[in-house]
Amino acid sequence: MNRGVTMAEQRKLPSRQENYSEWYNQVVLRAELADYSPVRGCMVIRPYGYALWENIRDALDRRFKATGHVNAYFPLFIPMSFIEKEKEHVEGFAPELAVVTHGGGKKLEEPLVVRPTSETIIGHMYAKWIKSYRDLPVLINQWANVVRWELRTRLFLRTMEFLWQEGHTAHATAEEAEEEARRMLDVYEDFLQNDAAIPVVKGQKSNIEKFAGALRSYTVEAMMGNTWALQSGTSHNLGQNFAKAFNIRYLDRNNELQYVWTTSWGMSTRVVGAVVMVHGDDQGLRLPPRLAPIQVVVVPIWRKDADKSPVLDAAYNLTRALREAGVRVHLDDREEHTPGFKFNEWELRGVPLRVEIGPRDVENRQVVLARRDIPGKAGKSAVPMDEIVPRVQEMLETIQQSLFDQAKAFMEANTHTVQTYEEFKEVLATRGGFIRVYWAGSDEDEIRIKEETKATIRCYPFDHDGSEGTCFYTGKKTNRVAIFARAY
RNA sequence: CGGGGCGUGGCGCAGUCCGGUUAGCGCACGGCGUUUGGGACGCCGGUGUCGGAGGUUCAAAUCCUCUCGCCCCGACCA
Repeated sequence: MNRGVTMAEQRKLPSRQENYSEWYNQVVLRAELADYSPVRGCMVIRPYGYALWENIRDALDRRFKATGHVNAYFPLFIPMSFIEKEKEHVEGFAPELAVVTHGGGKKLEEPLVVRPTSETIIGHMYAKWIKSYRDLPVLINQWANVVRWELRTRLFLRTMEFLWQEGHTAHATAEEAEEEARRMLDVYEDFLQNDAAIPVVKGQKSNIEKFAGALRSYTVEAMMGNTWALQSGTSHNLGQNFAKAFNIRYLDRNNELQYVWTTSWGMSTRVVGAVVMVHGDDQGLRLPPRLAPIQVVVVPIWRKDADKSPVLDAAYNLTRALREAGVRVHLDDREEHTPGFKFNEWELRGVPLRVEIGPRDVENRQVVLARRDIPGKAGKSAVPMDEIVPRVQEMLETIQQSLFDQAKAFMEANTHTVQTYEEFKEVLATRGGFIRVYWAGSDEDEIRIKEETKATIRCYPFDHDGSEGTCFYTGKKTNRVAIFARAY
């Protein structure tokens, strides 16, 4: 079948240029981040992918704790009637609910919904717990799985079950709730930019795109390698909608009964997909050092038997020194694969830095460092053995920054401004990317644009200076700016 | 739910049109040996209810009927 095709060619990934979604699937599967499950639309997160998720989770959790939040856990099953209490919320979620109708061999009196999100059950509990202004604010987060009956699924980006965190807070005033919603959006931005090396556009969701039941939704939007947008985290100011639906009230200082103001905010395993798509190249994954399960892989090389043990000893000592310095390091001493094979494999799996050590290096008391973010010889450098720990640490920081800079440059290069709808369609069809426009259109206009071009409003960006311009679609004067893009 | 495609060892496929030996190839996997600075090689070995059910036939992966599952494209979405 494959006669005349070399081994290296057979094992190559499809290029991103050629077939972006096939590239994505192959990277996720072959890097062993995840695998398909026997149930359509679900996925298995494999140890390597889960280790990445654990690092994401820990980085976020640290930030949540630092901003005064505590973790708790609410149940998976929610009474059907709860979902129905908030009008917009039901309408938004009804089509994608998984419902349990039977238990213990009997039909249930009231069907149970498998949570698609937990506003309702948490609202119910808050109504019980909150009595006085002294009980506020309530700042709770939970790490959980949720289920949404999706029709078209993609590994990490959209699966029927996914892992996430959902923060749910209750406040005495509208101002405090707004402040909280914005603060958590900043936390997401900080995490994405500093740990995931993913630049984002921060802004508010349009009425069409906002969360079902929210007053306002905020979002951090990232640009994937094919210039599509991915909503990578959201934060909602829920106003008093859920407080009214679940009767969450407190007595204020004047002994008057008031509804609380609530927020919710979430980030999911979807960001794993974002990391893959933002940083990946035709060799595979490129993981930012702060999130990489393995930051450094050591590959020993020898030719003659006599070289084997000096090389392995040096590799072992090196590995131990790095581990003791707190570097997540792996020694690949498998004998059934050649160094070349290992180079390719660890590149596919996105390890940021590789240390090569062979007889020549042992003799010269040095090692070779190879950076994942700079392909081939250009990314290689020799480092004296006794400087290895500081040089590796420094190099990891450099790589972290370099990945961010590359992603940022890419996002900027693919962000366009247009004045007219004709121009909009033209840019979208030929170059894609984020399209920044003055916008005074209606909900109906937004839907029509989506139907005609598949582009949606990703957000009204916060970075707009407020100056006035002409809406590209309606021709009206406005000081609102919107970013449109194709999105996952 | 509408349109298109596919089910053959773990994975990717050939064989199906035109029925006929023991169903074949690559990869992966196991053993032994030689190898190892960018995807090593040799020898040996294991692996199949040909998606399922029924039918036609001396004979079915191949023909017929029914059925199940999956993938891709269109209406919803962290």
